[in-house]
Amino acid sequence: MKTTLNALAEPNRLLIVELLRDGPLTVGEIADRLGLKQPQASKHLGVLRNAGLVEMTKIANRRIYNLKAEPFKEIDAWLESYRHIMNERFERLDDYLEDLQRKNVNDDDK
Amino acid sequence: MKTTLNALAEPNRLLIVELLRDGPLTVGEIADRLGLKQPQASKHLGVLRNAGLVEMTKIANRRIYNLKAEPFKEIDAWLESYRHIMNERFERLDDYLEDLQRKNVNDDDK
DNA sequence: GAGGAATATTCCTCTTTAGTTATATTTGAA
DNA sequence: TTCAAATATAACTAAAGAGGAATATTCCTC
Repeated sequence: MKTTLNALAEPNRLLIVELLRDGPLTVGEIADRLGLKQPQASKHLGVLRNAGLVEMTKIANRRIYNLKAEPFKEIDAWLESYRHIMNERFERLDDYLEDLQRKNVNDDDK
Repeated sequence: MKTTLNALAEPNRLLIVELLRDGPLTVGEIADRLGLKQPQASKHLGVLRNAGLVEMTKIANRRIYNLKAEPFKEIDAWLESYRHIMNERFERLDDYLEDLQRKNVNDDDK
């Protein structure tokens, strides 16, 4: 999870992932579409690859990069344990805290 | 999304978020449980707060930090567009690419 | 096998950022 | 009103990492 998030945190890498969402692409294509220089694209792809977010297939001269499923499943599973926070019911905790604070303030008035 | 991921990418901040998953905590409690020094905890919480991942409530001396729902919903929505990648069907794309490569190799043999 | 295209790698610089220490601020309690 | 606890902030240092230019590598084509 740590490595996955770290890889995605860099803006250009996030853009690369967004690009690959629609299908595999070549290093050159990625660099072109994002206005990156080739080494920059290569390096970011390297990071994504080390993080397991992307896989690479050599075809002759070219290297085709493609998204892997696992990291996304990982994020999905991780999010699962925060499901209760996304529920309406959770927001009440804020109210609870604010009430608690308001109560304290009122205590002072006494 | 960019700021959310960036905030979560730092290991200690991820740990803080994990901690807060089970309920609101004080700066001191967070620092203790994670073995962080107080300023360190404060700063990470500041980053999380700027990123909207966390909210703060003052109670007397203390500041209580609590998770916000929105960023998690945001991640959830983002993940949604990668749903197709997590499906079995997607993995076939790898096969497709490997086939393509194998085909190329065979062409060479001719 | 020479040249060119696509990509990776190396080295360098610069910016960002995490950690640390010291200090300021706020608040409850004596 | 003074003291101590909880937290934030500032200043500094060090390390990580992104971008750029140059170079190495691989592979196709002629």
